[in-house]
Amino acid sequence: MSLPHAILTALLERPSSGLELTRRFDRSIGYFWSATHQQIYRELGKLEQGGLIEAVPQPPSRGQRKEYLVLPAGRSELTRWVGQAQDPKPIRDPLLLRLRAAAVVGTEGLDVELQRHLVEHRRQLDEYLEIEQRDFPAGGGSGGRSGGGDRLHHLVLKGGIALETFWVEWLVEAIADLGGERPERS
Amino acid sequence: MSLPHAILTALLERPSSGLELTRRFDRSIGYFWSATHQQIYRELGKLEQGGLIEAVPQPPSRGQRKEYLVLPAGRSELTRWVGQAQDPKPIRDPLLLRLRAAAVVGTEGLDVELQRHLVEHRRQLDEYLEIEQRDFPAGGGSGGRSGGGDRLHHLVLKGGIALETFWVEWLVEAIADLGGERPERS
DNA sequence: AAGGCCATGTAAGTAGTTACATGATTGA
DNA sequence: TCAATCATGTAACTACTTACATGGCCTT
Repeated sequence: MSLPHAILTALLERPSSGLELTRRFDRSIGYFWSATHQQIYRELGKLEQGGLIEAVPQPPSRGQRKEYLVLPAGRSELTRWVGQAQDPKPIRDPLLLRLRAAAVVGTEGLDVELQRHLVEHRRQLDEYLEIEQRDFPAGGGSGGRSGGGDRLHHLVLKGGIALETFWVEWLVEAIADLGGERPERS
Repeated sequence: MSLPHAILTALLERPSSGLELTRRFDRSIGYFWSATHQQIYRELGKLEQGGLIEAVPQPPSRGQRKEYLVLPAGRSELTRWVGQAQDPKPIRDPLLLRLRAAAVVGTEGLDVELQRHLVEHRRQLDEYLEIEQRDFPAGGGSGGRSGGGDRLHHLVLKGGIALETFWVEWLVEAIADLGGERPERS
């Protein structure tokens, strides 16, 4: 049950309408928890019904913009969730699975896929690095200046950077390994 | 649609019954694609109906063991899937999300959670390292001896090791960072 | 008044999770 | 024959995805 809490977080950072939230889920929050507009609208409905958020009073008609803000109940629910015990989710990755399958049925077409993934992960890594340079310039230590919020944001970003770095390095090794295998067969 | 292909891979490695598959999904394959027995039985039914696998002839009654093996159609479907274009899944991690939420509502209870996750990831990392020592002793190069299958298996395992290493390192940094924040508030 | 875009939604389908049900076999 | 365990399944629910529908507003 992460989506409602992702939305609460986003709305606390800034009250928004559904469409604005959707856009913010295409970057920022969405970097580690993606969601489509359908999910978001549905969830906004549930959260409002549950009394965790509230639409700012406006004539609510169909094609009309609706802005939401978080109620105290929503904030305390989010606080509770942050400290709640949750087991780490096991890895669930189709690409690793495909390599395992390739060990049985052969690697045909796989090298192209690895290349594609490598390009994409490099792109994402660059994007993160740019954000880091923009939002957290120089200060490797982030040494105590500016509130804890920034420090946490940087920590999350560094998580993303390290993850993409892992993928890039692993893919480079995998591609080399796969390429080095061909000679056996020719 | 990864589960059917995970099952096909497992069945090609060794024909099995539903329960045996379930056990194998608790380790091995399950390290990067987990599944419960309910999912597995349902999917076995679909795969059989689709003509991708077949139950070895036995009087099929309810509590009776049923062994499956992969048909040619199943093997070629798996081959197709290995080379198929699939975009990398974006990161989707509740823990990173919780840090982001903590930047807004405070870090109460979070340090305990980070410790718990650290313990769990260290345990998983150790498990992987033991498997590596057992199945791929010494030969860092895995230099051409024994088929490509082993090489691919090792590659997948090294992926798991690198991922768990990432988590351990990131969590250590996060815990240190969070700890260093307290003084501001006392 | 027509087309494009902003904004909110509904509907249907797939995948995964949780709880429970049922039959077969074996050993005390 | 009772309990435990092996083995296969059903049912109900939640989360996510894909495709489509509807209304309002602005420009030409």
